Amino acid sequence: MKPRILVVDDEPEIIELVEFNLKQAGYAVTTAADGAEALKKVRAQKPDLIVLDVMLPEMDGFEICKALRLDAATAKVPIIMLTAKAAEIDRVLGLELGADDYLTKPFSPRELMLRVKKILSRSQSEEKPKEQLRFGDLLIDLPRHVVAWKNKPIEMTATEFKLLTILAQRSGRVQSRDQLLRDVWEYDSLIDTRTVDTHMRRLREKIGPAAKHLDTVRGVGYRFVE
Amino acid sequence: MKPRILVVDDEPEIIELVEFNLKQAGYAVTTAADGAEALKKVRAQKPDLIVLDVMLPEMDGFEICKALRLDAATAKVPIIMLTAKAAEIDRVLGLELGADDYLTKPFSPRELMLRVKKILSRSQSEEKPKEQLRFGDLLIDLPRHVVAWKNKPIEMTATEFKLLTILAQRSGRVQSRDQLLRDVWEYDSLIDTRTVDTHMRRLREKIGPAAKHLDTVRGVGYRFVE
DNA sequence: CAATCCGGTGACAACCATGTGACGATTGGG
DNA sequence: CCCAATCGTCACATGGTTGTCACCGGATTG
Repeated sequence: MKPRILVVDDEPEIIELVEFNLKQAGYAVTTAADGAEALKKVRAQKPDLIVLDVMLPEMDGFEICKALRLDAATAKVPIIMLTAKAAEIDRVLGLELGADDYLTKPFSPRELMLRVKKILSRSQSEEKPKEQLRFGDLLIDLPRHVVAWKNKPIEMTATEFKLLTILAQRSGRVQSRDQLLRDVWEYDSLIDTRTVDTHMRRLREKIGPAAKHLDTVRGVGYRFVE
Repeated sequence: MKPRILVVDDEPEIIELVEFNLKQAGYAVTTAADGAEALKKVRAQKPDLIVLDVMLPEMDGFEICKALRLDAATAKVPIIMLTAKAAEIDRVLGLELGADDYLTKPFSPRELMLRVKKILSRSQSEEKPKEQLRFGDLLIDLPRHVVAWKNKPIEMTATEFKLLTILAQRSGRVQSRDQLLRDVWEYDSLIDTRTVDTHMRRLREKIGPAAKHLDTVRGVGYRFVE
């Protein structure tokens, strides 16, 4: 199930930018232009995360934040604040408001996506993902950032490691090049999909015999087979 | 049985927010507004954890902490300190006071909840963190704040010591620069991540041959290897 | 069977991450 | 009040990493 994200801002351009990027990344996005609408939608849709601009007409971000925190049904929803002034940071993160993170405008979509991902993974990780993946003689150790074949470590770059990990975690399921671009490269969709091929090649080269786990599904994408 | 938590602060808003969040999380919460009241309630209710503001009228947090530690009946209750100044941290965590953790204001409720959870799980499972770490000829003594190579002490600054300690305690696991910033520099995310590199360099210089334990994982972070 | 599509491959230039030395700013002690 | 220590930042060098492209052979399609 896609995580739901509510974006609250009164500037259409910002809404558009943020919404576009979030949807690209596979989130379900709804938007609100003012405080009243925001509160209503929060209660109706129970989003997993709220991106909240501080500067809003009538009820500002601070008030919305406070209101959300005081209602048991919404008190725990993580909030990322958008603020124009660095000076407001203390207030934002402070006890008074209790936002979970913040961004000062102007911000890059890249930064926002990183925070979103961080916050969501934090709150959703009730069940934590496996730390080690083992497929026969192939071992992938995530926290140690090590891949080994028959107990012999295989050197690889950060990108290759990530690519292999993503595929292995979804073992059996075919991943399209676009999917892989989104998950490994995180949103820089400016990148050519053929780049994935090149990385697959380099990955196969490095892991040698373990390359048998990496399947090409012609016309669709790649797949990790056990 | 719900864990009992005593919150000591003189600011009603802070009390309100902290109490609200803790109750949300399923703890039994009582509050106190000054030192005398706090001491009385500690003895009466034997809480499992105390959240204690440093800034209080009359008897401040430091004194309360000291008083609690001097009474055998209350000496072992874990304490989380709330402090406005980062400069007070050393005193708070030091032998003089022996708080179990601290937060600098402003902080997010989420942050507080994480610490509370951590402390409680630690004290309930009786599991103490190691006081000494040994890796071959390298010795790290936490309470004495000493690092030695082949029994010869190595001088280093507080930051370097903390950096080394954090890495060594998570030996094998790669720590990203951001992770290290959070854990070594504590929520001062204003700091450039490249600063970590500089400290790693100085640390490597000082520990000389032991630097072989410090791995760079390109594109990811640093790692301590045994 | 020919035209087309698709993925593998090698080369390469741009980029990026890291190590390193230096420089102010700050702090705490003498 | 000054000095030394420590810290965060910066600029620079360098070598690894990355994205792209052109080309090729095999698969697919009609």
